[in-house]
Amino acid sequence: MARYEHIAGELRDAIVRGDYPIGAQLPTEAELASRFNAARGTVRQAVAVLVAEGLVGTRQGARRIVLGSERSQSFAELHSFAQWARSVGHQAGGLVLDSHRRPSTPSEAVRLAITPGEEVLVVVRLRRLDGEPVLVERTVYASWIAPAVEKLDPACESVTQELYEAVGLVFAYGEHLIDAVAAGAEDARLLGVRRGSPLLRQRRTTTSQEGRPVECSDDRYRAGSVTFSIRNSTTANSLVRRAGD
Amino acid sequence: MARYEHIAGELRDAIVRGDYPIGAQLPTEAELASRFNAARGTVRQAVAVLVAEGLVGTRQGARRIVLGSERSQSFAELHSFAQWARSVGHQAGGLVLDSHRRPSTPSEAVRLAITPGEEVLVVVRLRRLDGEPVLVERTVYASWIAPAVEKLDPACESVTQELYEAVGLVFAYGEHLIDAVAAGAEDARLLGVRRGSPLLRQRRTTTSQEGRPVECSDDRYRAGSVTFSIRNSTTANSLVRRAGD
DNA sequence: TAAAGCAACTTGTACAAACAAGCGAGACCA
DNA sequence: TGGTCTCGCTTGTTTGTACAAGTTGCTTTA
Repeated sequence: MARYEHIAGELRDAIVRGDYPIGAQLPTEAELASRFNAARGTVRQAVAVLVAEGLVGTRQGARRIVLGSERSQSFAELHSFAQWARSVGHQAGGLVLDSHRRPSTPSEAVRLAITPGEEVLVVVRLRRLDGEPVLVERTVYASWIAPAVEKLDPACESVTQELYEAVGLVFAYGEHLIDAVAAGAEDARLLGVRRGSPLLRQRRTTTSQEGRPVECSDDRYRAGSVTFSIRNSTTANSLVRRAGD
Repeated sequence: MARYEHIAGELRDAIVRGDYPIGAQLPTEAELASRFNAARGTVRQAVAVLVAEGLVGTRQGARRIVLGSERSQSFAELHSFAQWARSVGHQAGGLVLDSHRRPSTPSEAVRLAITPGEEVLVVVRLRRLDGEPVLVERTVYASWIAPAVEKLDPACESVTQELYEAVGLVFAYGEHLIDAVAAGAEDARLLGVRRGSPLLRQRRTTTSQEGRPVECSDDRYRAGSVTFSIRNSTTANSLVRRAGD
């Protein structure tokens, strides 16, 4: 592990432990540098991690302050439903309901950076959390990854992990659009809710390490089952609000 | 403007302009350093900005690649409904429907870091976008800022901006919980939708520059009116998925 | 008494240098 | 032909230094 990551970890632990309660000031860079016997630049890099996590606020001239004390998840947990579930102490399940190939629509072609009409693989999965159905996933895979996806166990828990182990594919980058929609007939039946009841929708496009789009998906969470959490500040943020659709 | 900000801007423009299309490689750090006549560290800082914005992907050993070409909004737009609306070419409106003081509930006291039972100011606002009602805001303000809030024009467009001009308050940090809920009777009436129809809910707590909680709010968007957009990667992210409530 | 200004402190920016670590392509070998 | 290895390239980490810029509290001044 890098030196700055170690220092960031120590500081994070101290914050989570309550050594630096919310609202308190963090030691100065000079203080931390001497305490960890590191250069100031290294300490700055460590603190930058906590700032990015939203645990610490910083502004020029003033001591840094603690904004939060909850450890946030890493992206791996975010992206892999199963791994996220495990990390927060829940049991994830999955089941493929449908899987077939068809030509891509124009909008899918754009999102997956393929030629319109090129064949894609469509997979519908129902995901459970502690046995309860909470999520309907409708995923469109680019054809170059389709064979590997079709070989997966229909009840496979973590698609992300299986694909990594099978072909070394890493889901590295994601773009997400989040809004609310009414449950359609199929959504309602699968999730055990009434038609028209509220669902949290997450449309995402996932890209490999090399920048190649892998999949785009329409995920619908039953209301009350899952909440997205975000921390941000006037500087540095990745959340955007958009009008309409 | 800082040197690295200038370089970041140039690169961002080049990407938006299409000089480096999605999937293309960015020049190496050495190349950029000589082109901008800057030290490598400065170039790294510039590129880090684009990486944080999700426009560029990076991994050790390989050239950086372009992931997206849309300019994302700054946090000011995120947080101030009116300013965000203006920046995307829409007209925002607001109207205070109710405003009264009452003792804080225990959970509000925790979120605002005040003593339970201490008086707070509750304001209900209906927000419009191009004349259409799209958002019901139920905001709880800590008592120390309440007088300034009560002095605001009920039809005030941007609360954030007015408070900044009036008392120099800056909304610097925010924590957000996003999920979907069914419209209650009041929500439905105000937004002109049916009871039980889906709403996108954003619960947020806002903190001043100094780390002092200012307000917490329950904002409900009419389905289809607004979408949240997020970019992230395996490294560095601020989005967390949570189970239940 | 209140405003203005100064001084110490703290974080931000920029440069330079050296080494570590991962990637990719071509060379090499079985 | 197919796998392995090596080497050059590129990004990541760390240290050190110097100065810029914002904050805060104290002092001075009107």
